[in-house]
Parts: sequence; structure tokens; C-alpha cells
Amino acid sequence: MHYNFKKIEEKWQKIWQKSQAFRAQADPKRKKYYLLEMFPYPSGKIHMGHVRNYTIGDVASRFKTLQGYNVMHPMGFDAFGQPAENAAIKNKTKPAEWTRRCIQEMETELKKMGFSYDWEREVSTCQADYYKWNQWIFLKMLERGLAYKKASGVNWCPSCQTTLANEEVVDCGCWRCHTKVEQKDLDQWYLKITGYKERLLEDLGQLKNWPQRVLAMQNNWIGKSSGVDIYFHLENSDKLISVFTTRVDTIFGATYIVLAPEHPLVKDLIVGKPQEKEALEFIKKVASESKVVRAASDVKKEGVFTGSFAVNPVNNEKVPIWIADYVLMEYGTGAIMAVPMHDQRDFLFAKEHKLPLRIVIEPAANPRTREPRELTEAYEGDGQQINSGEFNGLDNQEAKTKIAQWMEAKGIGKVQTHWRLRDWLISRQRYWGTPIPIIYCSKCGVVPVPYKDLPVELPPDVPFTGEGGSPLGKVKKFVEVSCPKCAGRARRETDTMTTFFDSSWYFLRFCSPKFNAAPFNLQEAKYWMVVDQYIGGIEHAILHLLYSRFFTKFFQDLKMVDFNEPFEKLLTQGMVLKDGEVMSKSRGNIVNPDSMIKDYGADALRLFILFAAPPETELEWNERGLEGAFKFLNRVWRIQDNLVDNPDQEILKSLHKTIKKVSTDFSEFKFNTAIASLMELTNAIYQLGADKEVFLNLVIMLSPIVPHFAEELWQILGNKESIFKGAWPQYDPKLLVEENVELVIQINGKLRSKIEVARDISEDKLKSLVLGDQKVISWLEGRPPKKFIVVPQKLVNIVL
RNA sequence: GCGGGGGUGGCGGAAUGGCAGACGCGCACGUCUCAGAAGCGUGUGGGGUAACCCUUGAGGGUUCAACUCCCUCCUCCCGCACCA
Repeated sequence: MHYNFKKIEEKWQKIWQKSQAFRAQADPKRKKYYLLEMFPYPSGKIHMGHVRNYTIGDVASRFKTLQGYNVMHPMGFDAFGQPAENAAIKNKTKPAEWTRRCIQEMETELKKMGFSYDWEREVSTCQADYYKWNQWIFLKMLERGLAYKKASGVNWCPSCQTTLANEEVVDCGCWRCHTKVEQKDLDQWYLKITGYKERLLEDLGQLKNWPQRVLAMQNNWIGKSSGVDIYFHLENSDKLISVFTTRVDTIFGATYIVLAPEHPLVKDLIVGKPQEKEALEFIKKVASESKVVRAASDVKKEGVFTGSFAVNPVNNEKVPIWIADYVLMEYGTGAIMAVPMHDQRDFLFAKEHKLPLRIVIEPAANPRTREPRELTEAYEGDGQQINSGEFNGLDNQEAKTKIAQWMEAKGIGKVQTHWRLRDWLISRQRYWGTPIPIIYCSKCGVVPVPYKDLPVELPPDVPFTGEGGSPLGKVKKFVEVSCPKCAGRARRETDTMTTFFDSSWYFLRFCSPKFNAAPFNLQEAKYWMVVDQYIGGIEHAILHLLYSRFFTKFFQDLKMVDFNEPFEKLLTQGMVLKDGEVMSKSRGNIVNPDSMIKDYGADALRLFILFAAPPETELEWNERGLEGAFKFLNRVWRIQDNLVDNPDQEILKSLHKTIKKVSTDFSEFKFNTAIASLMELTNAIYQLGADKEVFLNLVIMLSPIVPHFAEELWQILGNKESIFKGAWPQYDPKLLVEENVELVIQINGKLRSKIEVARDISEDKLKSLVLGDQKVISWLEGRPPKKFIVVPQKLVNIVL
């Protein structure tokens, strides 16, 4: 017979709900702990990824509660987004209605897992009392010049009929539907995240408790690159072409320059030249390709000669100007100096188009041929300057600095930093998102909606056809407004914000979810922030986390918060796999958490998912393992019938060893090894029997992992209050000290024997004991030991 | 190409300079049972009758001692990428 998990889990879920067991209240006298898991998109059903993410968080939350912290553990829903709209088109439901049902269903499932959320703090981003503050934040950014409108080429998904941020383009396709992304010119709203690039980069150094991987990805994404802008003037003209390079040491090897096809000077350069027609055709061809497609298109470097020349300012050499698709207008200055002998891309291009070559860096160790034609690839490493005028003979790293200084002095170059990070496109031509609070007036231009008129609410009745852009554009009542400035006829912005805007500050809203005077109550935020532990998927390593950091710094500038980073510690949990593959609908390898709860209970599911792998690594689903977790719980359950009166001294020692191990393991999120040692303790007392005190301690240590199970046993054993009102056990260091220790005897580093000795035995005594050991005697064969190494309380190594 | 992280039994994994394989899954045998399931017990890296030998992706090095540190290489996963 197994324990009645169904009855027990329902019982405790009801009790927790009724008693508001996880209600968090600010209390300046108590040390707070803010634990947050990334809130879900409400798709209806929870999946194993949710189960894993939220179980990890729940254990940490309950553990911290037992340790006496004032824990806030909130939950909400990232409720705007396209699936609701797709459902509306398909099923003739309203997005709000569809979303509400999904949230309800999801809430029920989360409650069935027994998670310790403070449901009083629940927020849904699709509610007007939330997105009102999105609009408020947007207007504040507008006031500070951090929100602006720009007509530009944007990534356009023809299937979703919307623009996409660079971040939302994956492998040339839409991140959502994988349709090939096109290029389109549109008037769009941007947030000036680039205004924060230095701080976003620099403060990464502050995030000591973030995974290296995430820091590396953000660092890479911000993409700071230091070098020199060099000014080439055109032949027979004063006009300058500025090129950016990180390898100014190779400037004497620059034998031509290349512009991006969109470069503003290109038209002047080709006009009237014999190459004009060919060049124009090339530019047209490149323009028709999407940015992303162009970047991904393979290694062949296409380009044409403009017919014009420029002058290399360091040696007054005449160099041809080319156009090529491998130079991007978005990066650097949109123009490069080409150094074929020291850059592989330039090398390939120069070979293809028979452009001149010159070696200017020679490897110090093994000088190669100085005849460029004999070389089959560019040399990109370090070495000594040659063919570089007065800089010959210098080490190239040294030359980098010297040449840059020399160029700045002569006014032909400037030390410069370029960044990869672009401003953030937030406009979406969609209905189910936060309306951008802007009105266009033919007289007054772009007019922000006054704060007192917020929120700009989404009209509930909207025709969904799935065609012809945003449905909001078809709602006259919404679009046709009077101008807040001149009261004349005006038109409302019909684009909505990307949902990443919503999730960039929800962690602050949780501090005071019902506050109606500002996005959050400064006092509450002062107490609860920062988030002590944030937990979520690696897929948010760049976008969500970068945007949240950006918003936090913005609030800091508004003096609304007094910290510059929102998340103290970050844990990115691994994915749940089945048969080596990610669980997904399309693969058809989904395991439904609900049916696992039905068969084994939420506690067993929680236990298995924590035991099967460390939180950061991938987890291979194994139902046999879940069965094993369930078997273990039943084993613990049966101990209650086998309690003895006198505690065995050895068992007591094991208990305190376990308390020590589990305490550190829980703090470090090593749940798998914590569970292993709890299993060891269980095995020990299962056979020998245990007294009630030992058993109660075991139950407390299990409680963060299997809370319903533990509450029930706790109650059966005579406790009236919830186990989570109690305290985490302390270990007694005195009990950890053994009088006798088992010592390993190695001979030449190999295990040969073991011996039990007093803990504080003298080295001499130990030596004679070891040398008297039968096995040792037979291994020594009368030879004297060369060395006798003693590691106290651990081992002895005899070297022959 | 650049950056990050891996590679340990049949499987998930443990050990971060000191007994490799904790804990669990699986498997085998035993026990209980009319029988099965559950439970309980024992064993379980490979080779060898045994003493012993071999074994943490490969090779080298440091050390009394290496899964752990250093060097060379192979390989897998993830992220970024005509980034000048």
C-alpha cells in the first residue's frame, strides 16, 4: 500500500490557500528574501519546463522561509502576445477572454504542484492597471529623449504581418513562425537603449552571481570594439571617407577600400564612370535582400569597382574604392580599409578581383616568405612591422598605440569605439499589446497622450480577420480623437508595444501590485528589491535580462530606485529532454505534468525532477526515476510505524552530518546531492529504527522538496502548526567529531589497506601501526620505505 | 572564426589534489506468497579461478598522490558572427 498522496495534497493545498500561508508583508525588522521565477506566458497548460523552473524556486523559497527570512515569492502572467490574437482569428473568441481562461487553467495547475506563491500579488500584464504603467514609462522616456520615432528599414515578417526586433530574427526567420524575414521601410518607435550601453556593459562586472555564459552573451551582444577611425580623402577632392579598424597596425598594408552598398558617398563616386551601370545593378540587388539574409548568405564575397580612387593618408598612395556586400552600413562607419595580407575576408576578395597585396606584419618566430603571391591565406597574428615607414621593426601591438597617436597628431585619424548594440524597436502592428500613448495631429505633430488620460485602453470589440495590418486601425472610435493640444481632429497611434516591454519591470510591480499612483511604491520597492534570486530559462539570457537591466537603470535615473542592477543572483535551469530531445508538441514527445501528478502525486514529481540532475544541466525524463522517487517517499512514510525510544548514537551522528550537508547543498542549489544524503539517512534509520526527534528532523529537511507529504507527517507526529512555521534544524559540531577514523593506506599511491586509529594519534605511533599491518608487511617484502606521507585523519602513503 | 560549457559504469549522475563510480534507475539472485505485484535482503565498472591487473575522450607533463592542476589534440552541446 502506498500513502494517499491525492488526499494529502488536496488537503494541504486547501489549508495553505485558506490560511494565506505564503502572504508576504514588508517588515523592516526582518531580513527579506525576494525569490522570483520568470513569469510564464499563459498558454493554458503547464509543461515540464515550468514544473522544473518553479519547483527549483519553490524549494529555495520554502528553505529560506524555514531559515527565518521574510520571503516574497510572487507569480503572475506575461499575458499579452500573439497566440491570443491567433486564437481570436481562428476560434472567434476575444483575446481578453481567451487569455483569461488560459490564466485560470494555468493557475489551477500551478496550485496542484503545491507552489508557495503569494497569490495576492498576482499581476497580469494585459490588465489596464498594469499596462497603464507601461504607457507611463514610455511617456517618461519620451520626455527624456529615450523614446523616438524613426523611419527605417525594419525586419518584417510577412506571415505575422509585423515588424520584428533584431533580437527576434532567428536564422533569417521569424522567431515565432520561422517565416523568412523581409526588409521594409516603416515609421517605428524605438527606445534608446544605446544611451545606456556603457553602463550596461560595465555593470556586468558587478554581477558576480550570474552564470559566465549569460555574462558572455550580453557582453557579446553589446559588442564594444575599440580601434581607430581613419580618414581617406578622395583623389582630386576634399571629401573624406572615414573607415574604422581595430588593426591600425596594418594601415600600411591597406591596398584598397570598400564601402557598404548603402554608403551615402557611393552615388557620387560612381556617377559618370564606366562602371556606373554595373554598380547600380549591384546596389539594387543587395538592397532587395534582407539584412539578415545578406549576413547569412555564404562566404563568397561579391563586389564591384566604383571607378574612383582615394588616398591612403599614411603614405599618400592611390587606392581603388570598391563596393561589396560584406561591408555593413550598420557597423563601424560602413566603410573599411582592406588589408588582404592580414585579413582573411580581404584576402579572398583581393584574390577574386586581382587587387594588390602587401605584407606589413611578419611573424617573429618563423619569418615567412615576403612574396605575397606565394601565400594562400592571410596572416592575422602578431609580429614585427615591415613595409611600414618609420614604424618598421616595432612589435605590432606596440605599433598599434604609436600609429594611433601619430595619426591623431597629424589629424588623419581618431581613436574610436564602436558598438554592436542597436536601439530597441518596440512598435508592433498588432492588437493584443499595450497601445503606444501617442496622438498624431496635422497641426501639432506628434502629441503624447497626457498622463491624466492614461490608460489608453484597448477597445474590446475589434474585427479579427488576420489580414491588412493592425486590427486597431479599423476601429474608428479608437483612431479618431481630438488633439490634446489644439482639440482639432487627430489620429491615434495604432501600433502596440512589444511584450518584452511589459516584462522589463514586472519584478518591481510585484513589490506593490495594486499601487495606483506610480508603477510601484518606492517604499515597498526599497524594502523588497533587489531580487535576491532570479530563476529562468537560458533563452532569456540576452533580451529579457538586458531590457530589465536597461529599465532598472532608467528608474535609477528617475531616482525611483537606488540600485543599478535588479537581479542579484541568476540561475538558468536546463531544459527537460525526452529521449535526448527537447520536449515539444511538434516532436510529439511531451510528457504531461498533470497526468504524472495523477499517477504519482506532485510531491513525487517535484522530488524526481530535483533528484535527476543538477538544476543548470539538461534533465532526461525517465518515468522509472519518478517511480523511484515515489517508492522513496513510501519508504519514509513507513518509518512512522517503526519509531523507537532511544536514539542510537551512530544514527544521531548521521543526522547531524546530514543536516550540515543538506543545509549547504540547499543554499547552493545542489538539490540532487542533498536528496542523495537524505536517502542515505533514510536507509540508515529504516533498518535500525529511529527515535521521533531524528525522524522529525528528516521530515523538516524533506519539507521544501515534498511540502504536502511533510506537512502531513508533521501533523501525524503531533504538531499543531504548519511545518513551515517551524525552524530549520541546526547541527551540533561536537557530534561531527569522530574519536576513531578510518585511515587509507596507500603504497606508491595505490590503495592497499585500511586501518582504524584514534583521531589524534601521534605520527610515530601511526607509523609503527601501519608498518605492522599484515598487508603492508607483505607488500614491503622487507624493503624500507623511501617516504612516509601522512595526511592527518585521511591517509598514509608509503613510497618504495 | 570568436565566446561559454561539456566528455566518468548499461542509464541519470557523485567526487575540484587524497579510497573513482556516493545516491538512484536498470539488472541478477534470494526471501515472503498458492501465485503475481508490492515489500524486505544481497550483489552489480571491465578482465581474471585467484593473488592481482586495467579503468574518468586521446596523448604527454607536474606531484608521494591527478576525474580534479598544466600542455597538445580529438569530440559534443549552446550562443554570436561577412563586426572590419
